[in-house]
Amino acid sequence: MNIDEVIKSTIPMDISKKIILNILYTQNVLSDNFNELLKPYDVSTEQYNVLRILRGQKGNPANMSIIQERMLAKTSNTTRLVDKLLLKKYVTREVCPENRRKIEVLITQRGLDILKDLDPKVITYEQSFLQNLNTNEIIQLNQLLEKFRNK
Amino acid sequence: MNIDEVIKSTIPMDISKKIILNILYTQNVLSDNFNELLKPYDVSTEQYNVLRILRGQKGNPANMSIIQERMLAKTSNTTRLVDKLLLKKYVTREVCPENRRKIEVLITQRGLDILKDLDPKVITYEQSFLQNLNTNEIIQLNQLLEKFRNK
DNA sequence: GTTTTATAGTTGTATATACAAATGTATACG
DNA sequence: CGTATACATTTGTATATACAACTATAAAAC
Repeated sequence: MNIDEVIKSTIPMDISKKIILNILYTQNVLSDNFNELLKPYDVSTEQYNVLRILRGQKGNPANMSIIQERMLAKTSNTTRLVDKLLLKKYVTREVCPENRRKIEVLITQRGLDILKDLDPKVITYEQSFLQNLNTNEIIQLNQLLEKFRNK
Repeated sequence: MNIDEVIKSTIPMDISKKIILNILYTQNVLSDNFNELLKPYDVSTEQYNVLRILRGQKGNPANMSIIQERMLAKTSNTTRLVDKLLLKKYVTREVCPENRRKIEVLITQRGLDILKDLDPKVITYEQSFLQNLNTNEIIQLNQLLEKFRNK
């Protein structure tokens, strides 16, 4: 579906408007697909991202600011995301003894297990979108997006 | 900023992961910029979209399903968006006399005024992203995104 | 004409986003 | 040492997203 069909537009659209809608809509499609994948596991996309960041710490605890700065949506509320993960026992959370302002968040074995379970499905998801693009086109798409952002 | 810098990634990333993060992040940048633009007007992005759809009706009322199907995020809750616009007197809302299941939503003059005020700013916003892209690149980016989605 | 089914919209609950204000702790300054 | 400032996180409030259950009305089936 092209973007005119998506929003049932009949009048011709300015190219700058079109490209923006195309990016927004493509993100929507990505998110919908990913949510579908996560649904059986009862974690949200953002919760999943936090778990992945924590796994990337390789045993070292992460505090709230570290998690925050590695997330895409910089204004997400890390406290509440970690709260939810704590309830599901996917992470632990303790006050840092050296600096009691900081919080040490660690992924649990249970958290690692669900990530491991998800890994192959996530890879399949990611690669499914590349089917119609050759290597050149992939590189180009990445470059164009970076150029676009860099207004 | 490229995507590795954004999420402070040190290890090399798979190209399929990279392209997805690039799209998600580009959408974030777009939304942040647009929210900034709308902030002085006290309407959210989704409320703005509803207003634009209503203006596009050129005087004809739109019911909830029409609004819904023209929005990008198909699962947005139109009822509540219209509620908010009603409070601000940007729209009116009446039961359709021919079919009492339907609701007729119309944009008010006040709504049209704020859109008119926003129009030039929105155009500036849209075009600001095209600065570094030539016509060919814009066409290509649109094509690549559609190809990408079409998994 | 009453029951069934489909359509249009609303409401409820949980999660996430956005942003500002508040809390608690550490560090710096006089 | 005590106060001011900076840092790390939490809490509050409003909006939006996601999805399911519910209500009301219209049309179809019998």
